[in-house]
Amino acid sequence: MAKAMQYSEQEGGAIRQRNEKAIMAAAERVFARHGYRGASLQEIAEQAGLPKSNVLYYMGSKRKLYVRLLERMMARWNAMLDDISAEDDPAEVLSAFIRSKMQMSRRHPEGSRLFASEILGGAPFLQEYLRGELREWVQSRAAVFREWADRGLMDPVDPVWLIFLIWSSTQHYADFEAQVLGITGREALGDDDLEEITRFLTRVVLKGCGVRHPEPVT
Amino acid sequence: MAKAMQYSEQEGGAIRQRNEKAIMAAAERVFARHGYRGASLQEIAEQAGLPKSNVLYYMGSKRKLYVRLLERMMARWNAMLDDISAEDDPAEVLSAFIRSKMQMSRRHPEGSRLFASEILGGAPFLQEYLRGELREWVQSRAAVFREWADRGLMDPVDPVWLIFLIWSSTQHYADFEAQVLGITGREALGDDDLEEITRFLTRVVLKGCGVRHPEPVT
DNA sequence: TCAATTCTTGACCATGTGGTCAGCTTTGGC
DNA sequence: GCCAAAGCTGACCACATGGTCAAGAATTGA
Repeated sequence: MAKAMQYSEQEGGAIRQRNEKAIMAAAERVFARHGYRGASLQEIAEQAGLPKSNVLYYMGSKRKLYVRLLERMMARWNAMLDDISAEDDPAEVLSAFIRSKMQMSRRHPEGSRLFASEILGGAPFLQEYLRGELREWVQSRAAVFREWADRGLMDPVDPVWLIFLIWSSTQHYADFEAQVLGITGREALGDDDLEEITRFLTRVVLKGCGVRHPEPVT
Repeated sequence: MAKAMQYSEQEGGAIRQRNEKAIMAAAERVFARHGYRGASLQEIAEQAGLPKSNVLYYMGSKRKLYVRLLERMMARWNAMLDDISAEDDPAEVLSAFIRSKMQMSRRHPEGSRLFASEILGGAPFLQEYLRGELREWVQSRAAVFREWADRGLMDPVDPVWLIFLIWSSTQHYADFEAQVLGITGREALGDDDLEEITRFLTRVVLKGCGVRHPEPVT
């Protein structure tokens, strides 16, 4: 069995692929909206257009489904976190950082909210990731930021707070979308809005940290 | 009955006051952690040290309890949102804004997370507040910011995005506390940490918007 | 064609849910 | 001391939950 289907865990049959995709998409929405406990397999199954038993057939359990969603999101996250070095241009790096984080909120709002919900609940499934991989990533970036500050390329601000500032202000447009829409009176945020916000954030953060930006911005 | 206890809705007896306080505190924690659906009256009752029936005796229903918590949080919020005018000093107003928002994250982390959870879930109970009161508050502030920009007291940045920037970056330290602690390796954020972050945010935001701050900051 | 595998799903189960209620005890003003 | 109001709570209800399972349907490769 394992031999005949040795690649099943990587791609699986066409049917499996299609159904798992539908389940994952539906589950991401429902978990994001109601949290781990508040989400029900019944609702996920309905949104995926399948009977509940079928969801369990593919995913095994609610917990496994949830963990798989988190892992997919962390993989997206990791794909975004490319490496930098002290030789790079601070303005370019920070701009790219803000822009890619903003695109993550744009392209995967449900995933962003799922992540937020997990953290809000005390990160029971992500403790390890936060204290391990992500922490090291932050500290390596922080070291580079400090070197830039030493060279006078930017103000000597605390790099960790700076990273949190960028994360929070970009994540906001996914997590607090309901608030943003309610207050601005919009029905949805368009690409042009996101572009405008990206420029605003880039401008304020770069200027706020004493970095000169690479190209003139409004 | 109504006559004998005419003040009951405002303060109630000593017993009622004590028990309601315990229930509200426990409920705020549980709702914040698990969301509206994910929270259970059983768990709330246990954390309040009362039988479940007693919680329902005081609060009527899960929904009423939740709404009451949200209203309390909105009242705190409103108490913080004092008025400003175009004659005020931009640096002072923005500094105070950041500081008070930060203190809200500090003093009422569970309330902040409850609010975040509600918004994350699409703000089913707060639509009205967002599209009404809060929206007007934002727009009145925005008008003042614009006038400051016209007078050259700050850069002509979009005031609404600026308000969201301040909200998100301060709210972050309540909502994403688990992430902040995991990454920084701390057990908890102390008053000194919060003071440092407040100064960092004030510095970056004021400088980023071209406002001169009222007092020298590290 | 045919058998092995994968897929599908309704019935079912133990447990937990929000909520009701009746009957009890305690409290507080007179 | 009295008694009405307030407080208390275990038993109970209908329903939803995550999960199991067996039996059949569809698909697949040789």
